[in-house]
Amino acid sequence: MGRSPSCADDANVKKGPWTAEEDQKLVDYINKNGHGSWRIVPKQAGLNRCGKSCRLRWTNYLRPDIKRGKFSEEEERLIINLHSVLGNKWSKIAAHLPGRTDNEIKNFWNTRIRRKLLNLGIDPHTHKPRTDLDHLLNLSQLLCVAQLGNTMNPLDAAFKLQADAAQLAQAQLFQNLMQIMNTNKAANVESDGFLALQENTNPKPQIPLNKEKIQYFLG
DNA sequence: AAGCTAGTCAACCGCTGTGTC
DNA sequence: GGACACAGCGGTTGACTAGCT
Repeated sequence: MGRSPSCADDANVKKGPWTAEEDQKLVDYINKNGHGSWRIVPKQAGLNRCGKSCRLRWTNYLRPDIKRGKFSEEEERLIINLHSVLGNKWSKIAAHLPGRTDNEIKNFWNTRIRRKLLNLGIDPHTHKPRTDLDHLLNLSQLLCVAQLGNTMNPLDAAFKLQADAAQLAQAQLFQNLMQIMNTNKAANVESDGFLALQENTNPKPQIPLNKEKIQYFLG
């Protein structure tokens, strides 16, 4: 499996944004001949681009079946569900969203959904409530900043921060447990769609949680 | 009005998978 | 089985823009 010769090897090949004229040439050529081998497309179409660049331009922008514009809430939900099952397999996710490209979905995920999930305290990789130290630290730092008005000596401040972090960790853990309980409930109610698919393809042992167990976790 | 910052998205880069010899 | 060529994929970059100070 050797590496493909990079387009960068050819210094004469044009890079950067496509012009309307280049687009037209590519569209005309593909409409007439189909793309066949992408390597020969630029030569045949009279473009000073590499085949890779032509393929990308066609699949992400020029293809006639591309749906442009904002993602609907339905599409957003679908992307989140598919991502929870497939992970960063953008092309696989795109296959379930007619008219959307993998690049578009990837951008949408990285710029909108990812941040949205983080703000909700959900890890965008695992789709589970965040428990990472950074997240808890951020929360405790926020709290610290909010209380900065009350000046105290550094040692007291350190103890206070530690106590705040512990308190926040407890609160976060409690919140996480509640979310898990709600998720379990929701999964039982949800009988169709990809959430159900995820449950079916990757069944997890359900841990019954009750007040006593939560109390135990929280100490 | 000018400068700065954050968000968006098109395009590139480098790697992997697959088919062929 | 190994080398090669190519297509496709996912991560990253950088140009552009909108909103804010």
